Amino acid sequence: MSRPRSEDKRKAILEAAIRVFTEQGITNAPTSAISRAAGVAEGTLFTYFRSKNDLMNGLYFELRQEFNRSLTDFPHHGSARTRLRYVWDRYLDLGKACPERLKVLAQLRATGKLFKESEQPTFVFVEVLNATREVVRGRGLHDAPPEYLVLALRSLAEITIEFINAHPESEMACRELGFRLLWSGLAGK
Amino acid sequence: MSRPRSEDKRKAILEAAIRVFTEQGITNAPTSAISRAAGVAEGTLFTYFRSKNDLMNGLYFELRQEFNRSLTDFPHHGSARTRLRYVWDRYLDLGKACPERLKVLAQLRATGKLFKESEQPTFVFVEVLNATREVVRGRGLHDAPPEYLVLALRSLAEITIEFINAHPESEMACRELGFRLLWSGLAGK
Amino acid sequence: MSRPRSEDKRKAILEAAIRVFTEQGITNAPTSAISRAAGVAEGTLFTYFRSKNDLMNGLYFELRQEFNRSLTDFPHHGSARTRLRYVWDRYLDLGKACPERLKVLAQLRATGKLFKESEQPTFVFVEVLNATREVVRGRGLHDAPPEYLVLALRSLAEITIEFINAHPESEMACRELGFRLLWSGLAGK
Amino acid sequence: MSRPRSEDKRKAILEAAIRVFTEQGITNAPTSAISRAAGVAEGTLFTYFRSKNDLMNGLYFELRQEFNRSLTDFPHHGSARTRLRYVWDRYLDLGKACPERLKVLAQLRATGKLFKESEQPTFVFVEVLNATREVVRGRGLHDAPPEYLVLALRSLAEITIEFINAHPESEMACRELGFRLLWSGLAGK
DNA sequence: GATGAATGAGGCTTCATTCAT
DNA sequence: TATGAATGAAGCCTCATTCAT
Repeated sequence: MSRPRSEDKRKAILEAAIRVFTEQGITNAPTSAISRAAGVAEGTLFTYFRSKNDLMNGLYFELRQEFNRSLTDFPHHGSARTRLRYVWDRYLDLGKACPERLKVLAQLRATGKLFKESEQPTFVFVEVLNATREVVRGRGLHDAPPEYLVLALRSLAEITIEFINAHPESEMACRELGFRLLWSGLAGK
Repeated sequence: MSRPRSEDKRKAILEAAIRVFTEQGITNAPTSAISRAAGVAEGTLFTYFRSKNDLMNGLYFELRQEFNRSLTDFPHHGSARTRLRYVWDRYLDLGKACPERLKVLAQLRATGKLFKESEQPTFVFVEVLNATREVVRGRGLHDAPPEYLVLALRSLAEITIEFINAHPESEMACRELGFRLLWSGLAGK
Repeated sequence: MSRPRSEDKRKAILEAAIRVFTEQGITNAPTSAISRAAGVAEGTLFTYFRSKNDLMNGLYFELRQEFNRSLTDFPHHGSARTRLRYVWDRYLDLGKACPERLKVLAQLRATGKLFKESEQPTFVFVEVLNATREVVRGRGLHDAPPEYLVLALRSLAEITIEFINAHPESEMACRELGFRLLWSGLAGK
Repeated sequence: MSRPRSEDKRKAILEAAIRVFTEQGITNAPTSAISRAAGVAEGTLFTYFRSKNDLMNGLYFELRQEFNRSLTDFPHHGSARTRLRYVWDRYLDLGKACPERLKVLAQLRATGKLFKESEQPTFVFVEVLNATREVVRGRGLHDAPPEYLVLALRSLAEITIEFINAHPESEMACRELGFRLLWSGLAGK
């Protein structure tokens, strides 16, 4: 009941979960497949995570942190546009580098089984929200809810990633177009 | 000569599936829960749908048809903007009237278990694609893939619905803002 | 509740049962497959036979009768050997002409679900028993149970048929050899 | 490191299967009845055998091995007759000692669901075939297929066992008579 | 009588989780 | 702590039989 021994094993399980969840879908993925993919015994998984649901939440937390960690040089003092563009670009970069991770993140959100505490707003979220607020206020768009625009950013980024992965030749076009959607809608006329 | 297969019962099963899928998630929903909710015996479900997967596809088909049917007065001769706006508004109307139906539609798409044939492009899809193409060509945006913009429309509509249902007071603002995102990105300044 | 109408339909069901039982094995064969093969509705089968088990017994009865009917010119006044040989040859003829029928007969016997009354000794059985008794007594083989020899005849005939159907070129050889097994064992020095 | 898979439990399941298969017939026997009879949980059966079909094949294999093992003092250097008689006697011994085992073996063969690999000819089979060939050649019975005679031996043994178990008082007589059938047919004048 | 939809009891199998080793 | 066998509750689906038409 003390802290589990090996941090490596924990990571291995989480990585395996990503793979297996991607291939089979979260609800179809047996914990046994995950432990096998991680190279540990079936029971071991449960010494690191009390239940499958716990594993899901742990993974959610980890993936979000990871994303946040990839934003190390966030331009805190740039303009709102600069900051949003920064997030947008990092999001797409990540989606190109490891699409499964974002897919799993989306899947996890879709299960509706995340703990309230797992849903704490992250650093990115807060920053995007702030930037959006700034713009919205600056323009006197009093009734445009910034929270809605955060949602929009995320969903646009997600489909952009999806589309780019399916049609890599369109990467540049979509990257620009997507951001234009967001920005001109926001700041637009 | 014998009891005819009842269209009512089929409908009852489909409606029950919508409810149960919404509450428990497609993969978590036992067929037994669906038949119970539909008020029929467990076996009966399988005289109307050969398998759970078949039911899923049948439901997908039905829901898409239903959406198409709600577009009866589509402004075939309106401008591209008019036509897109029409689709946008009907989409949101539907999302307001029956959010579960659209949720299930999205879930169904996410399972990755739909038959190829179920995925035939629908009337709406084709119309949105056409309108988008028109605009894109008209502006000389040669590398903006219309298919991408169709995806964008759908995902924007989906989050807009979600947000509106959570914050009904923002309906008007979001309805406009969402469409502005789409349109100014598309036709952008 | 009166006598079922169509003797044709009854026959059709029985013939269908033979086909389906042969292809799928008795216990694997759904009654629905039988009715389909017979060209009647699922329920109809049950107006001709109270249950699947009833059908099995009815079929058993029918097949045995049929075999008996094929022995019209039984040489009542021939020697024991002549009579046994006659039965042996007719048995093999039948096995060649319609192996499925005999296979099903064997399968039916193997289920252990035949009614006592269905097991009444048939004409053939009685005749073979008589012939065997004659020989046995004539030779003073006091402790050779004729009933055992009847069993032997049947099982030898069955494997002979099986073998001949798999190796048609050996028909003559096996037909003779098989009977020799039986006869020399019986009458043999 | 963990509880090792218990050979005892495997045996218990196989023995239970023999019992249940004998009582209910293979296709009628629920795996749940087998696990209950074996004193294990329903799921446990499937850690020892992947499926019911696997269990059937495992059982087939085991029973054949068992029979082979009972032939330890096979008279390799005896005459063909001696060797055949040896197999015949052991076969009957086994049928007397544990008739269910042979019944199940026959049932198993009849299902038509055995894997190709399970059907490898066994030691007994090969020996019987060899002995038969010797005799056949020695007598110039060029067209008597030895394979047919192997079938004959088996089927004669099976009915002999059946008869003996029903009429124990005839054991000696049938044992001799059965072998005489076989042998005089084979070598017979 | 004929039809085939309706029924619901099982059957086989999977899987999260526990527990002996 | 790590292992993987053991557990048993479901899950999906089949099928003999009944019953409304």
